[in-house]
Amino acid sequence: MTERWLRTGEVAEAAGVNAQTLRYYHRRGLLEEPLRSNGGHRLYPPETVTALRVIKAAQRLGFTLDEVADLIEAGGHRHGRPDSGLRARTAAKLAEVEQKIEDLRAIRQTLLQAVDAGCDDLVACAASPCCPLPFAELTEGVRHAGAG
Amino acid sequence: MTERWLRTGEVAEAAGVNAQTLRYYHRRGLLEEPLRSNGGHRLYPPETVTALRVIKAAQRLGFTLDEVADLIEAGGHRHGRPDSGLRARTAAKLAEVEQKIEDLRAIRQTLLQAVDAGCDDLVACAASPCCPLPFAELTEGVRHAGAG
DNA sequence: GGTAAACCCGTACCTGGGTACAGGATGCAA
DNA sequence: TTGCATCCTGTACCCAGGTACGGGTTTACC
Repeated sequence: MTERWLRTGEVAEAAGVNAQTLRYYHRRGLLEEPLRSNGGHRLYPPETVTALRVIKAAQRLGFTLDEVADLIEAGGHRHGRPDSGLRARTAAKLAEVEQKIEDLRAIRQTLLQAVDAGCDDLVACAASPCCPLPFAELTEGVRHAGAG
Repeated sequence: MTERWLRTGEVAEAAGVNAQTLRYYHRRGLLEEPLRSNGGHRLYPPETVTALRVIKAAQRLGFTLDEVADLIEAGGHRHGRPDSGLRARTAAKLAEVEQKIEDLRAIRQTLLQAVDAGCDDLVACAASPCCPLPFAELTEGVRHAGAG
């Protein structure tokens, strides 16, 4: 297998990311530092493109970069152990996503009610007991949601 | 009506926000600068607490602070016009929230499939054509979603 | 060997929504 | 009048996930 080394710009292009992002991922521990040319330029094996696609796929599924680093780390040195922990982490993320969906559905309901009620003045709404908008403190509940 | 002026700390406490947040909202144009004492301390009318609750309620519904400033602005000087634009903005936000829910549901589906398929190794998955994880570039579509 | 593109590094900046800190002035009660 | 809580200002920092800039090499091709 002839290995055709790729330069930073080629890897970035092939994976659809900014070249600076590669450096950033090295700093974050998501990608190993590759070989260097005599002049100090990075030379990547083609697998790096796959690695970047894996990172991006995980990110699209809602994993933070720290979590992605963790997934990679766990997958990396499992030395024949049958369970990398990926299944458990995926299940946990699934629960997280479902919670977020629930939070957004509650928000959706409230917005729908506001539209139905024809709310047209926040100050008046805040003073009116029949306005559906939740002006009171929510000490519990939908806290970390935020749709924007 | 005797007006009982409130100090920064009292307003913050009553509205459940940090005192620094008040200054931040002044800077962002969400709250008018209030009167000052001779010594320069801010003196708020009690309505400010309501204003803060309105801001927080809008934020919980997914409006950004810029959007909240806009809503307030629009509501403020409508000079008898029948439509403040609040209804339209609420409907727009509703559509945005619904889109986010859809994006998260797609993510949820993918995570479910990954759990069902028993994916346990990202590198192997990326190489396997039968893995449900979307490693390919998504040039269109779920772009601004991200569940984390 | 010349030249332009690509690369190197360190560092600063961006968004969004705040929070913290330092050093000095005020407010209020005893 | 003393003492302490609270307030003032400007500025820096936090999170995540990058992106941009500037000045200086290196590579690649003619």
